[in-house]
Amino acid sequence: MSNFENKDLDQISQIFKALSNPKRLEIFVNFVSCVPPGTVETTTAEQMAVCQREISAEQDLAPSTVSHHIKELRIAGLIHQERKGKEILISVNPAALETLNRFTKHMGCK
Amino acid sequence: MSNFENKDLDQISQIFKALSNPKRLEIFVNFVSCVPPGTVETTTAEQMAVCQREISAEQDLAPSTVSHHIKELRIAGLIHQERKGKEILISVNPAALETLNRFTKHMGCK
DNA sequence: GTCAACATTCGAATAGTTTCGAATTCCAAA
DNA sequence: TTTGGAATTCGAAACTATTCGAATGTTGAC
Repeated sequence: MSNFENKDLDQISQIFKALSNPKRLEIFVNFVSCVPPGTVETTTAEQMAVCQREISAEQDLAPSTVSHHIKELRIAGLIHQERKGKEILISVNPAALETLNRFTKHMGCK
Repeated sequence: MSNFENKDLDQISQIFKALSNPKRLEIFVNFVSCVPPGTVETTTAEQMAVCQREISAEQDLAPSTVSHHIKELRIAGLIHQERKGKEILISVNPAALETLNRFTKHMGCK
């Protein structure tokens, strides 16, 4: 028997689903790597303004596809997205990372 | 830019895909929870003989579906499976857990 | 108010996943 | 060597994901 409730597993599997697509994973990793190490909790969206057209070019995907992937990350609770004028500001959700971390720890990793 | 190579991301996204289905995640978590904490590296398959019919009953899935899910976990490198006579012995692959752990750490979790 | 530049939604094509039951395979015990 | 209990493979149905281009929405600048 596990220490995890079914609802926990559902949430975790949603996070995994969001990161199970290589392109989407890369987009997410690039967001996270904008944040100075160890400062996810204190990093505001302003520090992660993002031009989706750049992602689109880097990843060789249509803009509409990038938009879709970013929406999936948002629905899974991994990022928060807000508009500030022309720019779209993205912040990584520390709670989701914490969930991921708890799971990994529970799997016996140190 | 990320510290991860594309091939790393591909492997990680494969692991995430394997764990992105709630039933499959639960099956995997139950395997892991058979292992005493902190002993994944030294736990042999013999300690995790598994009756797939039991999983089948617990999870309310057809035996063929359980078989399929276990195969997916194997293809993603999360478990190793070997036959010993009548029983199927399952061991969790510590390398895959380590990969997961490295990723989580890289995401800024402590 | 119109325009240009971007993001988003929509609809459709294609590909992949989940699940099942039936047929098959595998193993050990009779 | 046949039989029975177990896992696997196969084929099919229903569903979900990925991707695109076209249409639409949003914003600041002119």
